[in-house]
Amino acid sequence: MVAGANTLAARAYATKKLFVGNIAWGTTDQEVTEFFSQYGELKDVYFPKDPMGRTKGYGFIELEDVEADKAIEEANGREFNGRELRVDAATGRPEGQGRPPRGDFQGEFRPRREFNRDGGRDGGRQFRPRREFNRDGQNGGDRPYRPRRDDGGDRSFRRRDDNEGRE
DNA sequence: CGTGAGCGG
Repeated sequence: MVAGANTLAARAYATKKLFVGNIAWGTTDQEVTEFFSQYGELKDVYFPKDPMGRTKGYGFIELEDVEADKAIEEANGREFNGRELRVDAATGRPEGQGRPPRGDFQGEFRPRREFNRDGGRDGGRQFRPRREFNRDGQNGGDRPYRPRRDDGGDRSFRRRDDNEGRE
């Protein structure tokens, strides 16, 4: 198992796809890859990520069927980073065992980018520069800063002079 | 997501 003998010929072997679940949140795909690398060379490794960057808690690996079977028997139910791993044969996509990696959808069209119909393109939160924060009274556009000309200084003038309705 | 059932690109 020295590198060089089977570099790109790994696809020629029969592989089995595994579903790895119940992964701890702090676990990265790197750690899971290193963990399953002890069973054999991982032909395919993929772990979805959350918006935070953490793994979703499950992932997919692919290695040779004998190694995959050994990995299932040994790694399934084993504690990994404080969490019990769940290793099982992947069931979800019919691509199953011994399939070439990504880049081939076999007729299934898939949009390259998901635009969320809520905001537009920035992750669900649209940037809206509404003008409502003119704290200094400068013309922000919403209020043109109207100075009260009949309340400020003029009121004290009219007040001491004559005000019949006052008190 | 101070979170935790599940099966992706």
